[in-house]
Amino acid sequence: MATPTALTPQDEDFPRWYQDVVAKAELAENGPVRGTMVIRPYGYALWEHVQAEMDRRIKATGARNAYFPLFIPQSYFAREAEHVEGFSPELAVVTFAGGEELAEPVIIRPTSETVIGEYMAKWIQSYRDLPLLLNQWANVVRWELRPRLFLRSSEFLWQEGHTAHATAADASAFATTIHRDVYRDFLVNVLAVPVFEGFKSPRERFAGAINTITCEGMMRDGKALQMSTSHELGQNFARAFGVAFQDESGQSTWCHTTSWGASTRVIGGLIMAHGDDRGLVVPPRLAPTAVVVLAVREDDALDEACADVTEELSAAGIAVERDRARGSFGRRVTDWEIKGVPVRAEIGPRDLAAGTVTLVRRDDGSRQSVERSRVVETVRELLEAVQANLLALALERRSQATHDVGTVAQAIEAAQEGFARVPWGLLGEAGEDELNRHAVSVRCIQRPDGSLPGSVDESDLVAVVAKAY
RNA sequence: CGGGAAGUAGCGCAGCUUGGUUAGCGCGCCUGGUUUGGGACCAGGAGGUCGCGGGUUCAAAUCCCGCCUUCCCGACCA
Repeated sequence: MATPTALTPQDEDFPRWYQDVVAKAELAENGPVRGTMVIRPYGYALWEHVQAEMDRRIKATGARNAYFPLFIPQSYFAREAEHVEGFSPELAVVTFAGGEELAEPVIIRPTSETVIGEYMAKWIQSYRDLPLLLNQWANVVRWELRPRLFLRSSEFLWQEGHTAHATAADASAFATTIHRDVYRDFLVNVLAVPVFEGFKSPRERFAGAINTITCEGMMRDGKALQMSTSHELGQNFARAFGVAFQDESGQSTWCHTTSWGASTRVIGGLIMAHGDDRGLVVPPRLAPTAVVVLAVREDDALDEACADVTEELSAAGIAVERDRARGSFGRRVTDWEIKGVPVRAEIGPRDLAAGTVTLVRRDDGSRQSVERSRVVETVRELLEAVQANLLALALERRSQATHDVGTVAQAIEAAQEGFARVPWGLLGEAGEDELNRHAVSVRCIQRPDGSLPGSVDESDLVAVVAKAY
């Protein structure tokens, strides 16, 4: 195999490797305004698959999609103290529109708790209106000082869910359901990224929440990426926006609300969790193109065979694309590798003579020759195998780079190369300060066995700490 | 927002120190031909407000000032 030269090797310079992949795989590039992102068709196709998988799971929980405005009155933000404090440094504010200074500045949404709270208050009268389960797919703006494509941009795409419930227990249970059945399930079973799950520490929590549940993935450089958050908002926003209901006895009570989101950042996670020195590696269940069929050289008979195989795979419901590019075989192969297509089906003169197709896996580079009649069946098996292998490899890397430690100093040491798990009781405010001074943070707090705590006050909880994106 | 580096063709760079022919090179792109089982070769060709604005000068890619953008390192975040 030839040595790949298209990309900066990961070991040499991981951030540069990341930029190279984003550029060479034609995922995205910078927009004209600092921090903005142009998502190219292949990058957007990945996002559309993320959306489809998550949307299906969100709807299965009973939530329905709606749309709320991009512009939010500034006064709404002022109503929840912590919320306004947390977000004010990142807000973009419109003060001038329609040719004149606005009487009240308008905020471009960084998140929609406030507007949605206002409308929930209108729509909810009685316990019969609960739970109210909403979701929206939208863009949001959080002005970023240090942007990076997909990971941190001043405008990004996401899904934000907002729900209202009669009791704290209902709200908590729903937030947990979203975390488990939407985010964790999607990340592990579709994106093939194992996640550490747990609660955010008070200082890492969403501004205005009483609890935040997170999924933290480990990237190939050992750093953590927060890939989803699910917040229990208690009655904070309900009080601020008047979201109340009458119970069966006629008593008026504040609702308990939740909010939860996952963004285009998961594309960044996909790149950094699976990518290698040859480029992106896309898990089959997410791949816009799961199989690419290519002829080894320009030749009518080969083209015809490729067309047949493509048709057969397509008829079997497999996301297949036929390579129509001209140029050398090696070049075309490399281009598809950079894009991370899980399986390549190659047909050359020898295959044609033997009635076979050469199938090559993107994850381990292994190749096999199969009879034409068994192509569909074998491709199916390979896609399953690649999907499983990506998760297994990611799990393996993660367990290699995760260490249980007993002191803050050891935690900082371990976090230079990966994750550390340290008793939460041992850290305290001072320990968390010490970590932060070394650019290490508490990613989540979980039970010793890795499961979600019932509450933050449980004894023996463990903090997962790491450097983070 | 602080500290560092850098903006010259789509991408990567040279030229700048010491101002002075028509601003170069590699890759990519276009045309034609030969090729094609892991980033092909030959020939011809297109493509530039030298990031933007101002200043110095007979003359600025080159010197000076301001701004914008990008990358790396720190504080905030999905």
